[in-house]
Amino acid sequence: MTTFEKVYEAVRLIPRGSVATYGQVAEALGNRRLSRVVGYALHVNPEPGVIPCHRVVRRDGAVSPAFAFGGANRQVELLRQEGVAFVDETHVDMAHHRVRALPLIV
DNA sequence: AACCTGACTCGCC
DNA sequence: AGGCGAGCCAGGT
Repeated sequence: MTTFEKVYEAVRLIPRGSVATYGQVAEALGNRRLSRVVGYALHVNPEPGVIPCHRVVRRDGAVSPAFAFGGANRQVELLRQEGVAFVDETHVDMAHHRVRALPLIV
């Protein structure tokens, strides 16, 4: 399984109504330094409808400025539909919606 | 085939 | 406390 496939696998496991940071996804792959690669993986192959990439945000809760589904605005909208709260227009309330732990992808 | 870059993050000045 | 460089992978030039 390639690194990218692992990324998609991990992101798919993020429960509805929760968000994970790039770093958390990277940890699920066994190497937290892959955080940058995680972002790139989602960038090039979002697999629309299958991978909930809108549930992946930065460590500080900020949504991606380069979100591919119609802007960061669209990402915020999708999250709100799942019941995710925001501290401001672009920052997710990490204290309440960040996943506690992500399973390790082998 | 080597080099550059990109939805990131953390540790050291 | 804020800025800078390093580490990781894949694809395009």
